[in-house]
Amino acid sequence: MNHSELENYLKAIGEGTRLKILKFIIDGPLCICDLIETLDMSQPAISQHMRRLKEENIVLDEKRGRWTYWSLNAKHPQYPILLHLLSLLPTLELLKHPCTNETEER
Amino acid sequence: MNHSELENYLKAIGEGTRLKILKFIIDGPLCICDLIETLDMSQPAISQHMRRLKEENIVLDEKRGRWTYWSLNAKHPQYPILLHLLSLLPTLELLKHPCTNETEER
DNA sequence: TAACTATATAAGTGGTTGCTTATACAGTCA
DNA sequence: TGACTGTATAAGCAACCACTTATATAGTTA
Repeated sequence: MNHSELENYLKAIGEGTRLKILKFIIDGPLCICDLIETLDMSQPAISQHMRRLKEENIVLDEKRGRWTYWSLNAKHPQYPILLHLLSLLPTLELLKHPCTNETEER
Repeated sequence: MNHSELENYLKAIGEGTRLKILKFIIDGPLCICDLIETLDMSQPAISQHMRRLKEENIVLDEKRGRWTYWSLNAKHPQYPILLHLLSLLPTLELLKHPCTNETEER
């Protein structure tokens, strides 16, 4: 890993909203609509954060029906470090949300 | 450590030039004039990077004569992680420099 | 099919960042 | 003292970033 690659990685995870997203999806895949209320942010904003994280292969996306489920990529070389960094953060509460998938099997 | 503190920390270390600086000072304290030629960058630019790193307590500065020697702060809570991240980077060669402290005892 | 839901993308914008040059300040040494 | 060296700070600027709103796309369901 060269300087520029590490820089890009650290910039991807080193942003407040993205740290929160990563902290949330430790506990299992989430779709964007699960996060809108909690993050108090527009849907496109969250989508753009997901794209940034995906560019770095930090997260995986799985399309199922109208939803895209986002999860941590456990095969990323820096996944153990990421887990450790996220463990430094306090737990955040995920607000209940009005997504239509609420009762769905995950 | 909360989200905003981790964000600030990652932003401090997640920048190309600062990563290079940190990689260099692993091997011992350096002053700014030691880095100008190697980084091919103005003295104020390097000074500003040092200030940013100092704000996060990632580095220590020790004034001696006209020089300020910068070193890693081994007491920083994330020092072990930092060392590990820097270990991922290839070694860089520090160019010879015209500083007047060349023959000085460090 | 048409309305609805979830997501992605595009375009625009204000704030931040990393550099530059200019300048001030402090220590060294003839 | 005065010239010199090393550093820090200030101001300005171009590029980048994280948001917004508007819109396009795709799947679901009545």
